[in-house]
Amino acid sequence: MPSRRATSSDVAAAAGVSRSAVSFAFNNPHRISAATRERILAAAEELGYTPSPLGRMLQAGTTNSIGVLLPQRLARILENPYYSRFLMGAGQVCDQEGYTLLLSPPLQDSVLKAIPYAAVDGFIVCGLETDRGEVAELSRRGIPFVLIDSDRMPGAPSVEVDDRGGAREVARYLLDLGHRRLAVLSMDPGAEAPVRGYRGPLARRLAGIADALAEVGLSWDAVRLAEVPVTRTEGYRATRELMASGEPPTAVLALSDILAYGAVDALQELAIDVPSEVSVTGFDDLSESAWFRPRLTTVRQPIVSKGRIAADFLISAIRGEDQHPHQTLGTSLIVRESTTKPA
Amino acid sequence: MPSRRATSSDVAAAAGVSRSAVSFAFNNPHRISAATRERILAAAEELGYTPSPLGRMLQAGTTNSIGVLLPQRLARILENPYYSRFLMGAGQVCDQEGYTLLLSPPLQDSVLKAIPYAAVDGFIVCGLETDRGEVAELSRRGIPFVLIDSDRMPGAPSVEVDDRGGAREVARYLLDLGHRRLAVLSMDPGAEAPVRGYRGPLARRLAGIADALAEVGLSWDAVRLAEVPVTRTEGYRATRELMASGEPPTAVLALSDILAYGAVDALQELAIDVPSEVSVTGFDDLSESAWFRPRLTTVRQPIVSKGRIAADFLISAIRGEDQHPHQTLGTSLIVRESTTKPA
DNA sequence: GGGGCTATGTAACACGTGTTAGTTTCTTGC
DNA sequence: GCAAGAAACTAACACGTGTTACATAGCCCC
Repeated sequence: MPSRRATSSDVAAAAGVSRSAVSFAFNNPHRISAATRERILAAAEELGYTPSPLGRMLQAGTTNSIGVLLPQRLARILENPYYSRFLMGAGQVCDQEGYTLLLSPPLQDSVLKAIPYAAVDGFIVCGLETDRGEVAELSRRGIPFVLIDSDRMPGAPSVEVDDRGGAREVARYLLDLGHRRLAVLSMDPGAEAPVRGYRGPLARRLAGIADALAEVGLSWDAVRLAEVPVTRTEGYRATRELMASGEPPTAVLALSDILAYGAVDALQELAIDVPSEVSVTGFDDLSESAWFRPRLTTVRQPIVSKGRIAADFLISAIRGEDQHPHQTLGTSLIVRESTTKPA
Repeated sequence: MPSRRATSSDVAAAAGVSRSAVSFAFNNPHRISAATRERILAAAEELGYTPSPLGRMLQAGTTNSIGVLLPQRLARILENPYYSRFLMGAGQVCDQEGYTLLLSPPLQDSVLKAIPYAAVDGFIVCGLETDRGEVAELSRRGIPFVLIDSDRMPGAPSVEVDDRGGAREVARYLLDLGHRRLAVLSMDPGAEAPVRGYRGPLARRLAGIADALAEVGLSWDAVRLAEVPVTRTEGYRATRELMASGEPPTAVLALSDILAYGAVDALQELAIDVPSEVSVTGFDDLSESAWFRPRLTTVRQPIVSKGRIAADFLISAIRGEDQHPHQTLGTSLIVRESTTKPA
């Protein structure tokens, strides 16, 4: 094994030709005689030479890979089925177009710092607050990007979901069933929420719930809000606490299916029947939710489509075809078996 | 927005200094006076300059990212919770060491072709048959790599799981319960299996089942084998077929938890009770399996650890610290509620 | 036999960076 | 006042590739 990787100059020297000839042998076979081509390939084989991806990319000006700027560390992202689905959608497009997918977590807790360390043709930016400088940085630098799960922003392509409408619909559904003591299981908004307020999808979903409450003449005082990290265990823990204190809710409205699973776990352990004693709803409609028992009533958002459309937009932007498209995807309430009228 | 991205030469010209000064302003602040540094940074800000990752990587000789060579297209990989878990383990190490993660699917159906298109410091190679040239190509080229879910191979670091022992144990468990009509739900071995035979984990698991059968004096004729793609729906479909034809099995031994879920779905739909009428076992012990109803009896393999150890080995190899370590991880039979004696 | 064309190969440039060796200027100590 | 040294900055190289412009040889046809 050579200590230094072989380069095209080494091959050229070994085959007794110029470096250009080596490049032609690999990329433009007709520009060179068959005999010397054979000789060059033999020398390359001998030396274990393969063109360096970096050199090629630098020269070509394209990396054939798209980056996903993630708001959290990889370990946390990959344990969340929501992101698996989303990446699957983006992956479909990558498969089709021959792109590779770079997962780029924050560097030193900063999404901003991660940007200049990723060799990609463009970014899908997930769950970023649009006023925090990252977006300005990206557009200032002239790199194609698409926003996901952020707030809509002129001048930047984005794919949004009608979170507010979806949340309004499910809240209204529970209220119309007659529920009046609601608990909302919300994903943890992060450390900066107290000073900066809610942002993005979370803000929109909470606003949707407020809409529904207002429509039936109730205020936020009617609901109890628990904010927890998006894991099944945290949903379980929070629900146990909710049921133990004060007057327990008759319905748990979770803003994520994962949290809803945890809520049902807790209720079953407490021997509280779902839905006859307490109703539970989710948000996302992960594929598992249809198999879950009881089958979960939830708000479907087209996660895979979101990933697919985001990647499509990005590739269009990379090719310079289209500029700044926006798309808002609809949601739909999927009523299954985890909800009913209060006792 | 400038048509061409600003380069360090542009900044140098704008600030009236040399290109080296620009580099120092960003990387070695003390090598330059505070005044000119300010001037350079101002010019950079004005022009929207950020150092090109490719240039930096080429010069530094390191990309700070590790590649995962995948055996299937991204869309199929990311719909499989097994890979989510595995990537989570690798992601933990990446988070810790500041690496980024590149998902590299086959290019034109060839894992081999994908290699020279990935700008990474090393590869984790998943589920590759070791005699197919890809491994030779990698070691010939001198790129660090670690094998996962392959056959053990001298001269190449790898992380393996005792698939054979795990499969033997669960098969033996079912046989000892008294089951004699077994159905094995196996993952699809791919188009080349008929000519090349089984490989890697699948081959080892089937061998483990054969071990168990031999121990109690039975042969492969006692089991029915169904090979299906690893999705819940395919597991469901295959089980419906199994139960409809000939004399139905009293136990379904799935080689993947996903397939086991599908099997239970099918049995429940047929109003066949699990486990009193038919027992079902899985393989992997995904986190959902503990929440599944009935709680799934399965073989636990430490998927997350596998990912973590693979990434650790790879990073060691990249740093040149350690060479060719092997690790074989143990499995354990987790007996839950989806199995019992035959009626 | 000479002009025009093709085949073959090479030198030079471009991509964008970090860093080493070297030059100039300014400060310091005696 | 001058040698020695530090500070500030620059020219040149290295990383590894693809490609354009150019040189040389061989061939065909009139």
